[in-house]
Amino acid sequence: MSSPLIPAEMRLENQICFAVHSAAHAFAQAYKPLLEPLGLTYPQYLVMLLLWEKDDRSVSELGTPLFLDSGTLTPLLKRLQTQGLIDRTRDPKDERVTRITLTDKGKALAKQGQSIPQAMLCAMGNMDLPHLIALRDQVKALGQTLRAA
Amino acid sequence: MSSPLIPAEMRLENQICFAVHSAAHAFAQAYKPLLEPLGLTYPQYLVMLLLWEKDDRSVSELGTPLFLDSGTLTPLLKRLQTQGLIDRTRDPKDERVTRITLTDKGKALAKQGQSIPQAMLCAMGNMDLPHLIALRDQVKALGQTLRAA
DNA sequence: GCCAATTGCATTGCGCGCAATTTAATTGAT
DNA sequence: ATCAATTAAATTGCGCGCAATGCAATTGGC
Repeated sequence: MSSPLIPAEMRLENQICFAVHSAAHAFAQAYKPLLEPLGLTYPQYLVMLLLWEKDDRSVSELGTPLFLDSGTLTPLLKRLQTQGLIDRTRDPKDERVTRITLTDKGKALAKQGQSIPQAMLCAMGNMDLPHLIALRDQVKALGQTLRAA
Repeated sequence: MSSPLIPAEMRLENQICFAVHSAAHAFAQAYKPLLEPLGLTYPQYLVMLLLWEKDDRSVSELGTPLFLDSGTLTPLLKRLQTQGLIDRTRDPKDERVTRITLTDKGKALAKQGQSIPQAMLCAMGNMDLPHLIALRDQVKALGQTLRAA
């Protein structure tokens, strides 16, 4: 008989962390073709979603909800600026703060992105909406539990 | 009244993709202090888990279950080799194949890692096991659905 | 046997992601 | 007012992650 090096809880397939990890990977792959016409990567899309919700934010006001710091955001935002989607200006009230605002082009991109949530729902077509919402809330709770620990 | 640029389905907080994305982030952060004594990053840990399950695999046999390609794995495996945890040797039967085998040190590390699954369960302490297993299977199904689309 | 197509891995280039450090602006205590 | 502590971003260095390319070994058709 086989003599496994590790117990069943250590098998990759049994671990909830890997289920979540690979589902996140699957989402990123699924978004790729949808975001390509917008010229956005998935992390850039998350930033744009925040800005479409509420314009004129500081770098840390973007980073906190996304769990990202300036080391990640600064170069990402510079690339969005290069694409003409945002402006980066120092806050005159506090010169330490960089304020991120949407350009007209950045605002216009929201319309192009409006079909994306529907397309993603379609990619999950065989799962009904109430079930997905319940799943989303359980996954959110799991994330919050982990961060609290 | 406010005139939002985007509908509710586009709000970050409402999206299941972001719930999964940030839960995966929370897992990676939670693993970090547990893996630090082993000298492993989280992606390196996933590779070691596979090798502890079954030794002597090709690069692609590691990449397929992890959804990673040689562009990611080759440098990661070289770092594991530098740490003395694995050997990388050409398969004499087919010189194109690089076979990955555990060193004694790599095998010994499995014992050190045995307490990690228990510690992660502890970090999710207020969620009972049957619920977590059900959640894991739903998240796995979601990932599979996305990849099939 | 010979050559084209395929396969498996390595390499390159670029974009995240994060810890650690640096720089500049602001605040607060004296 | 002055100066130490704090704060916000930017920078640096390193490790993923992936597309695209390169290259050597193998396979399959002839």
